Amino acid sequence: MDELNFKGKLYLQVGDIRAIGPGRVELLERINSTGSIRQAALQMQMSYRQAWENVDEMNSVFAEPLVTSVRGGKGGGKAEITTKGLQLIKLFKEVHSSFQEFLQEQTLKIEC
Amino acid sequence: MDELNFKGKLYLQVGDIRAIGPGRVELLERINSTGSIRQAALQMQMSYRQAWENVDEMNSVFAEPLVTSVRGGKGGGKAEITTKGLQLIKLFKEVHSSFQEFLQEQTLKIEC
DNA sequence: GGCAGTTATGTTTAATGAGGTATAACGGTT
DNA sequence: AACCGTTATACCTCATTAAACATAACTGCC
Repeated sequence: MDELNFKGKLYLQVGDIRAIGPGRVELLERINSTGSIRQAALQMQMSYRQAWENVDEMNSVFAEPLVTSVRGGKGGGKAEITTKGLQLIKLFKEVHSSFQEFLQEQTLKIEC
Repeated sequence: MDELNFKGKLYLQVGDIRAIGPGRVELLERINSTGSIRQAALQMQMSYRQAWENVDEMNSVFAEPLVTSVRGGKGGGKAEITTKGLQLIKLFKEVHSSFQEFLQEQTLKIEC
């Protein structure tokens, strides 16, 4: 057969706003490991601006910020993921994982 | 709490091409009930061209067409969904339905 | 105080895509 | 043969989005 498969996208929304998706989770994780929005952006070959805008929207849409940042100082500045941010990363990744399983199941059902 | 919810999108792909999503299913259903691409497009306040392009891509990406059409003749022309098309509509709607359930479950889990 | 490296933001330019318009092709109906 | 409503397709314009460029603000360190 030709490769018929179910695929999809998952978002964690706050109201109607797509607050978190796979890309933003990756961004958050890279910020977490590098301590820098700029370095995270570079790793994902994304412009700093785009990365910052993503962070800004995430911070503004939740009650607590997911990323805290300071400018100036040692290294020029830094960014850090809050515990709330870490929680949301974990939550999203778990659900995303079982979402992928779901898609896989449904795809396998086709060729029965 | 604020309204934190999981949302997502589902696609039935052929290879890497998104062949069918919710919008196209609705389009196919309206073509089926009206017998006309134009009328279906009007109902969805979509341009005829956009509707036709959707149909064209679906037809070309599957081995068999999902929509057959004739031009001229009584009424100026007509369009019809093939049995293959009907099968795919059914398949997608079933999976989409359980996908929505999945999202609902995951959303409920948040507020535990 | 100047430097370094980053956060934060404004402005401008390029690219992508959506949408409108136009028109041909078609065949039953009159 | 002219008409009608639809399928089918080309083309051009405009708006929205994405990318690029530029610059300010900040603070530990030398």
